[in-house]
Amino acid sequence: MSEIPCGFILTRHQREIAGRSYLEYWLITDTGPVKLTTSAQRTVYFVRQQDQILVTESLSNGRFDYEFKDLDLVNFEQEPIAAVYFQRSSAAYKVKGQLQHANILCYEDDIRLSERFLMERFVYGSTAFTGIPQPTQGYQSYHQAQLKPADYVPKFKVLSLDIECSEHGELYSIGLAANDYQRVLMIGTQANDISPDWLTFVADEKALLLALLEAVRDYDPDIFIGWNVVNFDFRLLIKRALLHRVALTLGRGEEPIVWRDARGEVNQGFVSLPGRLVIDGIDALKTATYHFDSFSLESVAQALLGKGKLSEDVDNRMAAINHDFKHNKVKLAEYNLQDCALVLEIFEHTKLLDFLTLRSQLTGLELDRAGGSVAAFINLYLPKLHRAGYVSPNRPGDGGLASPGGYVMNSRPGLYRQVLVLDFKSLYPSIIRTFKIDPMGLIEGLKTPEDAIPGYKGAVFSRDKHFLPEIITSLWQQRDEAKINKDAARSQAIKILMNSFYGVLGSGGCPFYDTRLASSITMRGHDIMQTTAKWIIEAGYQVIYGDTDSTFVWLEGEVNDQQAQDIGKELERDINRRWTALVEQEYQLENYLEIEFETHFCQFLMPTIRGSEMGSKKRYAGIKKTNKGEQLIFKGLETVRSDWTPLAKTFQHKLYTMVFAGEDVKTYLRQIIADTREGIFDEDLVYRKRLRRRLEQYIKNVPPHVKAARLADEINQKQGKILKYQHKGWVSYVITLNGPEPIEYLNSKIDYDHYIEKQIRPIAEGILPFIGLSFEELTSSQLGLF
DNA sequence: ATTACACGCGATGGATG
DNA sequence: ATCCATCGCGTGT
Repeated sequence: MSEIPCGFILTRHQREIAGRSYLEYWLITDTGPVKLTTSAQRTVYFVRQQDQILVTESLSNGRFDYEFKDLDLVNFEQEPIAAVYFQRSSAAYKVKGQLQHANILCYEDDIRLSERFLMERFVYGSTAFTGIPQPTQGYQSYHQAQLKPADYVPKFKVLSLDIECSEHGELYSIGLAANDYQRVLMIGTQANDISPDWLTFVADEKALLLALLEAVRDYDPDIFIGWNVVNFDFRLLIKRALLHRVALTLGRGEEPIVWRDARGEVNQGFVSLPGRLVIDGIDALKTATYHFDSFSLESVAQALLGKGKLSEDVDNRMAAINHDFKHNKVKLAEYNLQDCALVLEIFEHTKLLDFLTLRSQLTGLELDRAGGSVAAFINLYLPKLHRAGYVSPNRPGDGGLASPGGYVMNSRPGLYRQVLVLDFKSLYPSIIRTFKIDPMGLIEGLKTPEDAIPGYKGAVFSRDKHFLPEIITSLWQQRDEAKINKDAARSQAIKILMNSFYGVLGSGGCPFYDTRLASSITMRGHDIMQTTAKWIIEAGYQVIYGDTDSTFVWLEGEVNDQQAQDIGKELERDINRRWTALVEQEYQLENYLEIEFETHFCQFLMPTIRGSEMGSKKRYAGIKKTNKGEQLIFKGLETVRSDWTPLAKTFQHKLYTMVFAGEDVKTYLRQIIADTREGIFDEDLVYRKRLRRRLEQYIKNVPPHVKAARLADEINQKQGKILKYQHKGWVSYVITLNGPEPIEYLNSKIDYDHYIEKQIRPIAEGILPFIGLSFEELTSSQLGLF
C-alpha cells in the first residue's frame, strides 16, 4: 500500500459549474504542483428553528433551490438552530441580503465555503489527499478530492519580480530573480554586443507582457515576491495587459490573474491567481511584527542587510531611470535586477517564508494573508464549537461595550541605582489558561454558576467545558519545543498567535467579542499586578512602577550587583510559589501564571511628567546589566521617537550617558547650545513625520508637518511637478524664522531659538533636576554672550 | 481583507480676562 | 496675553 500524498495549500478557489459549487485547491507537493477539485459542496447558513416560517416566506419569491433542516445545535442563547443549505453559492449570497433585509438572525453567513471546508476537517496549511487522477499537462489534477490533516514541510520555488516604468506607467522592463535564475525583459534593441546573457530585448510593451508569460510558464514559480509588488507591480501589469488586450495568464493551468479592489480604498487591492501566491515583502514584515521608520526597500535593506542605496530622492531616481532607458539599457537592467535580488535577500535573511508557512499551519490562514487575527481565531475555534453543539454568535453591530486595558501604575520619579524588573511571561495567555477564559466556557459557566470560576463584570467560567485554555496550552508546549530547537520563526509565529487571542476577544470585529471575556482577562491582570506589588512591598522592597505585566523594584541602600541578582531570583521564586498556592487555595485551579526576573538596571531614571512633580508612565531610561556587559536602554523617551530630530536624540543619549556615569555635564550642555547656534548641527535639525491622512483632511488643526507639506506641494504645483504629499506619506521639514519649511524647498534661515527651546531644553529639563541642576541657571549666564 | 487599551507631548486655536 | 481642551502622532505593553 502506497503512502497517501501530502502537500501544502497554496491557493483556494470556488467555482460554480452547472449550478453546483466546487472547491479548487492548488497544492505544492514533493512531486510538483497539484490541483485538487472537491465534489460539489453546499453553502450553509444557520438560522433559529423558530424562524423557519419567516425564512420560508422571505425566500418564497426567489425560486431559490435550498434545503431547510433542523439540527442538533443551539446558539449562545440556547435557542435551537437549523441549517439552510444552498447548491449555488451565488444564490446563497443573494439570500444573505434578503434575510438581513427581513431582519432574520443568520449565523456564520460570512464564512467562505473554501475556508469552512478546510476548518471543519481541521486542515491547516498542509494536507494529505486522495482523489481520482485526471490527465493534465505540467501539473497533477484530482477530482472528488478528499482532504485530511497532515504535517508537511513545503519547499517553494520563489521568484522575485520588479518592474521599471515611466512616471506615466509605461513599462520599460521586468526583472525576475530567484536563487537559481535571473532574467530582465526589456523593451528596445540591443545597443551593442556586450549585453549580459540574462537580458532579453523585446519590441514593445505587448511583447514584454507576452515574454513575461513565457518566462513564468518556464520557471513555474509557486510564489512571487516583491516590494509593494501587489499594489504597484501587479496592478500596473494588469492595467497594461488590459490596454494591449493581452490575457494575463500568470496562474497555473493557464489561469488568468484577477484583481479585486479593497473595500473603500482606491489604490489598494488584492490579486489572485490559481496555483501561485503573490507575497509583498512590506506586508509580510509587518505581519511578522518587524518595525522600521521607513519601509522603503532602501531603508529596510540598509537596516537588515547593512547595504542598499541610501538615496531616496524620488525625482532624481525617476530621471535616472528615464535616462538609462534611453541611453544605457544595460545599466537599467542591472538596477532592475539588483532590486529583485535585494528582496530575495531580505526574505532569506528574515526567514519570512518559514514564518508565514508556520503561521499558515497554525491558523489555516493563506500564506499571503496580511492581518487576519479574527479569521485565525475562527478557524481554530469554530470547528470545536460545532462539535460541542453550538453555532457561532454574531459580532456586535455597534462595536460592543468597551473593556479596560492593562494596569499602569503611578510611578515614583527619581534617579536610582539597582532597579529590578520582573515580568509575567505571556500574562494574558497565562490568565486565559489559568482562569479558563473562553467564549463557550462563559455560556456554560452561566448555566451552572455555583461551581464555576469567577471572572469580572458578571462573568463566570465553566471548569471543564472550554477550548481556548487547551489551544493555548498546546501552543505553549510547541513554543517551548521551538525554543529548545532554536527555531526562531516558529517561536515567533506561536507567540504572535497566542497574544492575538486577547486582542480578538476584545475587538468588536470578532463574533466572539464580549466585554465580560476581555474584562475577565485585563481586570484579572490588574488584580495580579496589585497583589504582586503588595507582596514585594511586604518583602521589604520598593515598587516604583509597573505596566500591564511588569513590576519595577528599587533596592534601596547599599546593594551590589551580585546581591541585586540574588534578590531578583529570590523574588521570582517566592512570587511564583505564592501564586501557585493562592490559585490552588482560592480557586482550586492549577496556576500557569509565571513571573520572571528579566532585567537588572544598575542605573535607572524615572522622569516626571513635563512641568509637574508627578511620575511619568511609559517613559524611562536605564543601564541594563547583563553577563555580556552594560547597555543603555530608553523607553518612550525622545531618543526612541521618530518625530524628534537627530540633534535631540544624540543630545539625550550623550547627556544620559554622562549623568549615569556621574560626570559633570555643565560644559557639555553649554557647548552643545553654542554649537547649535553656530550652525554645526544644521544637518541634524530635520524633523520627519508621517502624514497619516490625506493632505486636505487636516481641517481642525494644521500642525507644522502639514504646513511644510502644503508649502512643498504648492511649489510643486507652480513648477509643474508631481504633487508628493496629497495621499499620506512622510514629510521632512525644518523650523525656520518663517515657520516650518520642507527640506526640498528650504529658503529661510533656521530658527535656532526654536531648536534650543524645543529640542534641547525639554530633554535637559527631564534629567537635570535629579542631579540638582537647572537648565535655566546653567544657560542664563550664557545669554549675555549672544 | 475588522487584534486591544493607556499614555505623553507639542502644537493649535478658540475661550477667557 | 494667558489658559485650556483638543488634535495628531508615536509609543509601551
